[in-house]
Amino acid sequence: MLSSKRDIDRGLEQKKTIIIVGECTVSYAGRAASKLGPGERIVIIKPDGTFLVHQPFKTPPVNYQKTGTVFTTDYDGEKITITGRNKGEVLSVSFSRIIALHVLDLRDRQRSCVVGVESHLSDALAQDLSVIEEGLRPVKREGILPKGMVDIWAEDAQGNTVLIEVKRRKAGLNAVSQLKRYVEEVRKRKGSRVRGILCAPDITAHAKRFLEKEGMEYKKIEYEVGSTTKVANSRQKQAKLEKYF
Amino acid sequence: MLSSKRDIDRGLEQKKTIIIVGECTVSYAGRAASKLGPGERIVIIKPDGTFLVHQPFKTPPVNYQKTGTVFTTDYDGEKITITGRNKGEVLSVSFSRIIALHVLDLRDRQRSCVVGVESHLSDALAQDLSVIEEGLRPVKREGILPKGMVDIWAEDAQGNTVLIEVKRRKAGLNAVSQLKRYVEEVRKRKGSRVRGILCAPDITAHAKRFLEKEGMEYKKIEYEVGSTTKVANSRQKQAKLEKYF
DNA sequence: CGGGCTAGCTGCGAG
DNA sequence: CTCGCAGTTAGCCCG
Repeated sequence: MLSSKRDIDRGLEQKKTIIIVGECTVSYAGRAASKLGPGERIVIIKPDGTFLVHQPFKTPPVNYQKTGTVFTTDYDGEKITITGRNKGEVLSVSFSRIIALHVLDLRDRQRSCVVGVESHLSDALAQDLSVIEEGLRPVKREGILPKGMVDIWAEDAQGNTVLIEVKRRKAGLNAVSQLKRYVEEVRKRKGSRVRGILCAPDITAHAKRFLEKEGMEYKKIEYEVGSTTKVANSRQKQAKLEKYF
Repeated sequence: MLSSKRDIDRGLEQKKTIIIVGECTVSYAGRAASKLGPGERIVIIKPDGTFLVHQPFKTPPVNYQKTGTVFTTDYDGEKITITGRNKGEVLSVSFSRIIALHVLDLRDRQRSCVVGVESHLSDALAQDLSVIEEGLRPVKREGILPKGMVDIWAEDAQGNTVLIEVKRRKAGLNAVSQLKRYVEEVRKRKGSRVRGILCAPDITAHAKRFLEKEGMEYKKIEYEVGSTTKVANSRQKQAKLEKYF
């Protein structure tokens, strides 16, 4: 155990990536507080001060601390305790037995390149608003209001302001509330008629009812991830976008 | 490499916890799609079919798959590729070099016990609504509406319906929109006056303005995590809750 | 910095 | 199953 502690200390000092597998208890106090009794877990400490405790099930770590954590260690003759402190939050892991320990110098300069996120869909739509409605023309992207930011700010053939909220997946009540906030805000500022259009691949029944009751509109937008960008002709029944891969 | 693949296959078959550290590329396709060039990372496969890829920085995994992933492996003479499939989503990790490999049988039956989450705060408030306002009495918890569920449904001294939304941290526009939805819904159903009170330790300026413009109220609720439950006297200027530890 | 928002959000709980 | 929502949400980007 003592040599393990030395290895951990060295790894912390040299900002290495540390992986510890072992039996431990965990305690956390900060925005909330938690206790976890003894069990075998995987602990990861990253050079940037990320602190993760993984149980052998579930996707998220059972406990964690974000980038910037400052570590101290202690050995009482029986247990090695690693304590991480970060902006008033404390996470402590006490190992009674260590199964595996790695102090590594991992090299990784790559950044994940993701496609198919909302901004891409929003970009593709802004590129050709006729998918939503014929005669629609863009005024600005990301109209910033005190009450948030509209995805697309446009104008219809009649000169009405049209605020468009884009969702990449099924829209719920929250999406409608968001759009409603923007529409009401702009209605108050402009005297003219202000329309709100919610674009999403789907919408829940409650959200649809709420939307229509508030005088706003839903436009189904289907899209695919994995092929070239292609905006379907707006005369087609189904608005469809194919996105970059 | 071949023996590593055999170890991995055995671990997958026997539903062990597998930790692989090595140089790899990652590709994902599903709800979105992503590519990650070569670098040294930590991969964790859990017995429940959780699949995690951690770069040596940041809190969340760069790629992941949830519980229930089905794995296949391949070795082309150079690289070991592990592919996880889960509900139409595919995550593939190709190792060109393995730095460390562990196939473990981790025993952990413990569940984290967390205190200080919203439901606790909501419970404590429902216990003594006088913290919010004198004469307030509970009607029901978690009033379920087509447009969501109110945290606390109460009645004030004058017999008005009072809907209370509780937030454990600073409330923003979204919290106000939520409460507004509930209040408008209930106003439509009941003829009587319906009040909305947002309880939170803090509120943003925009949210406060929005809230008051909509005829709703803000009540500052301070609470602590870590001591015994104690509800301060409502005559005190500051409503304060101390929560279980 | 705070404020508002997306996320391959995840996970939970209610209907 | 779907829907709505909390989360120690985290991370991003804008003012």
